Amino acid sequence: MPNKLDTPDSPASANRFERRRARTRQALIAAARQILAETGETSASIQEIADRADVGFGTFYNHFETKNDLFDAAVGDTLEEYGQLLDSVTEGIDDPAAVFAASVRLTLRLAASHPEITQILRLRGLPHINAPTGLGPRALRDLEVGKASGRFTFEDPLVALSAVGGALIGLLQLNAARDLDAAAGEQMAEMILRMLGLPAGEAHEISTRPLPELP
Amino acid sequence: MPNKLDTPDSPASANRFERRRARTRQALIAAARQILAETGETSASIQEIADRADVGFGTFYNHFETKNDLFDAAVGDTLEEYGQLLDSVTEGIDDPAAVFAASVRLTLRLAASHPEITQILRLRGLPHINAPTGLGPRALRDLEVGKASGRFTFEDPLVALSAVGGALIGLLQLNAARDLDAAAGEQMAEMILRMLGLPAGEAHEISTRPLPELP
DNA sequence: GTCAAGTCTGATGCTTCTATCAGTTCAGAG
DNA sequence: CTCTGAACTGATAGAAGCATCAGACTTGAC
Repeated sequence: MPNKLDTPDSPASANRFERRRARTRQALIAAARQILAETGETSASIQEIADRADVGFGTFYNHFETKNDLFDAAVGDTLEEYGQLLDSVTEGIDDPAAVFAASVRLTLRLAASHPEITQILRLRGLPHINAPTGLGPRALRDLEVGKASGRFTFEDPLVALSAVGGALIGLLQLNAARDLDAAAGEQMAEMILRMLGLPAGEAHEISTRPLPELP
Repeated sequence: MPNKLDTPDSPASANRFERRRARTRQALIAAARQILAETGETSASIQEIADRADVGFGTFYNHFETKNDLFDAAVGDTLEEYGQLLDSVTEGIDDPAAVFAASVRLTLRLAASHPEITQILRLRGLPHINAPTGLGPRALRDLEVGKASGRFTFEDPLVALSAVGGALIGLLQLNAARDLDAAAGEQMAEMILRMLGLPAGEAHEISTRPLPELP
């Protein structure tokens, strides 16, 4: 067991060894993200992945045991970045309804500014909504807060989460087929708020508020 | 060009040659459907596909040029069957809102009775919603009818279609993680009707009506 | 400067998949 | 019955990908 396959990134590693290792790992993940966003496939050869990462073939095995491990890491990395982008913009918003509306509209914007993220979100995002880590739990909490305060109306929060997440990914799917404008994001936000139980007028107002810029 | 790779199935072929050919083709498609539903992957070897179809290895190439062609045909075949199942139950319903509610609830039922169909719908269905053939256009027409009659409220029917389709697939996704009961189907139907602009009370009533049996 | 530990590298043997093709079987026509 | 064309079959050669490993390189400690 000559290497440390299982060690996660140490963010600010003290020594240069670990930093080099982390850089190499990130190069591999970045290559996998590219391939995933461009082709939607995970069947690229390890040789091609290594080439894209500008790394020797054998190096792959210093970091991942199988190609699936790498692609899993790439998806996780992407969704983590997506979550942090949303968080950075919505953290100041108290009303859960406004958070959902802003998140939906921002995601559509992201499709233009960060196509790689939204491609991967569209292609691989759904299965992660119900995962115990990632964005799902955060959205679930917002749904429960909104339900407790009487703002949202539904029985099972998990079903509501699936509906919201599925609709969002449906929007990205449509956007991939025909480029959508901001109005489509507003419409989707409004529909989602109505779905969660808000009155139509309120749903419309919240969905057309000025939207903060992404960082 | 010794064979007729491009010939679609002739439903009631006059001669036995064509019937045999159609049977073999269906056996290959059925094998691909199995594999797709079981593993979600399209990476099975042609040898394994041929084995499952109980057909010689070389026979594969009499019917498809590439493995992708076969899996495309398998997905198309599955979604066609799904559409016909829904049609057979909802064709007597006039109100588009009731059609959507019934379709959603029936789809969740299908997950128990026809797991293969719903697995493939969950894994590969989304990209087909916006396709020019298949279920999408039918649902789109219902949305436009409902909008014209003032029953539904939204701007762009395509965005509405993406929202409905995405939410439905989100429901299947959740169902794959934890088995859902019929109440979840009712909740999702109700949320979708609210999303389309129906008043909450009406959405609830329509979503809890008795549901016809599947054939 | 030298040494030890860890990382990077690509050539190599091995396995697996693919696509082809010549021969066999099957169905209908004469 | 025989003949013709089409579909079926599986052995085979060629291509491609995978996992390994021994050597080279990098870093930090002494």
